Amino acid sequence: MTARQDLLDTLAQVGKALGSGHRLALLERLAQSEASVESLANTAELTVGNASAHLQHLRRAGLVTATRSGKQVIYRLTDERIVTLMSLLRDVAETNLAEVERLVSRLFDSDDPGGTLEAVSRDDLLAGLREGSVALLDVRPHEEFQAGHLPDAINIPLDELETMLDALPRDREIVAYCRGPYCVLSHEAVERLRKLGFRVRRFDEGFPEWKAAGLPVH
Amino acid sequence: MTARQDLLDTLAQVGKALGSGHRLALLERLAQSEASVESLANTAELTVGNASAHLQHLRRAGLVTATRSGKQVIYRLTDERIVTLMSLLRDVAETNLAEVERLVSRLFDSDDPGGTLEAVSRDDLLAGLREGSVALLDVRPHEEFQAGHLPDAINIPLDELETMLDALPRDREIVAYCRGPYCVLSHEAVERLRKLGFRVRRFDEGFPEWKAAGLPVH
DNA sequence: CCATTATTCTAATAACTAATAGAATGTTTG
DNA sequence: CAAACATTCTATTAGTTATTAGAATAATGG
Repeated sequence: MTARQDLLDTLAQVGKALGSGHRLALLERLAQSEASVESLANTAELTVGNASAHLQHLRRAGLVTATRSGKQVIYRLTDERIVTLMSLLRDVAETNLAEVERLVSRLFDSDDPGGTLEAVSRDDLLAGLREGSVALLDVRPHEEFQAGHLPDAINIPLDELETMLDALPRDREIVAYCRGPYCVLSHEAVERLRKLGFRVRRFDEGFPEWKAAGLPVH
Repeated sequence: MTARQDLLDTLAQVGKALGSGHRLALLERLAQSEASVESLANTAELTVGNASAHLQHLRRAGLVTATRSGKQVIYRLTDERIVTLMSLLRDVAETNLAEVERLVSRLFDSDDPGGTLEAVSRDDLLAGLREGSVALLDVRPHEEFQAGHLPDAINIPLDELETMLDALPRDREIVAYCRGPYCVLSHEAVERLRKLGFRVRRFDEGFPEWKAAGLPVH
């Protein structure tokens, strides 16, 4: 019955691929949009060689695919379920590991100004959008926004925020989102916009989760 | 921004825990029912010491919990979502790794006698049960059956099969199930019962998936 | 409270994985 | 076709993980 063990070992390859913070960072970046090795290496703060090695690892596990485009090699997630897999991983970790809670609160530190307590759920966001009572703000870099975003979202990357205030409504509530539940960009945006008198909260998920849920994207 | 990396590393702990065939075997066994270290070591074909070490690993990742009961320490899955997590892992591996297909066909070899092609889906099974046209056969060991099984299933472990034929109907189709999609017990049962003239197919999932789907168990 | 049984811990070894620097490969552009 | 660029490969090193055997701990039953 070694065939069975071989099978489990092969499944374990996929688990192993998820078993490195650097690889999860790469996957999280790829959940926003496809990207070249160099660009992936930058966001994950790895050397190009090292990033390449990790990407090979992910490729062997069937989580990403690569195609060459000119000088560059473009990596992408093989399918949407990989986002679901990561969400579930996060979910299980959140409920079963006290440490995660501690780390999340360190990530979103201070006394929760614009924080988790007041985050908007997907259902609430959908309701707000339906009745036109909220404006959506995407604070990711232009590149990621262009690769896909929630319908009718305005894109103002965090570092352009203060120069683009005119684009934001003052008569409606703003909901800011970015890469996912642990992305700090939207958090930061909420904090800064509040100080400027805007009514704003953050979405408790991000673009990849929205898309994986089968909701419309542009 | 090291807090973020710490967080990803902690999530990676959970991935790492899934990154070993032996640990997946332990989890698969635990998906049937809680069990002692020795019994787990036996089904996974590990030394007790080694099994214990792997179980510690799973515990640190929050996937299992342990309680002492007399001389024994009983391990169990922390929650049902872990079954879902494993299913998704399998799912992703199946669609993205050609190798898995190769291994599955090696596991269920021969020219598919009573095999995958003819396996019954969950929906079909539910329909058959509703209209009373199928009888359910659980071929797992008594211990696992007693810890939980599909409603109205008859339990005949594989090694008692030939001695218990009277308990099986000849006027209805029999659907055999066991531990999960890669469990060979039901496959073997189908093969043997067919030779004896029974009308029988296998369920393409197992008890843990049924339970995780929120369907009734006894 | 000693013997028995079940599990965990410890130390040692073997096997595997991650990271780095630098060479090699493949693609485009002048 | 040479130069520039992006990526992968190779070899080396350091660090981590798996396994085993055996000692230590914990609970039970005489």
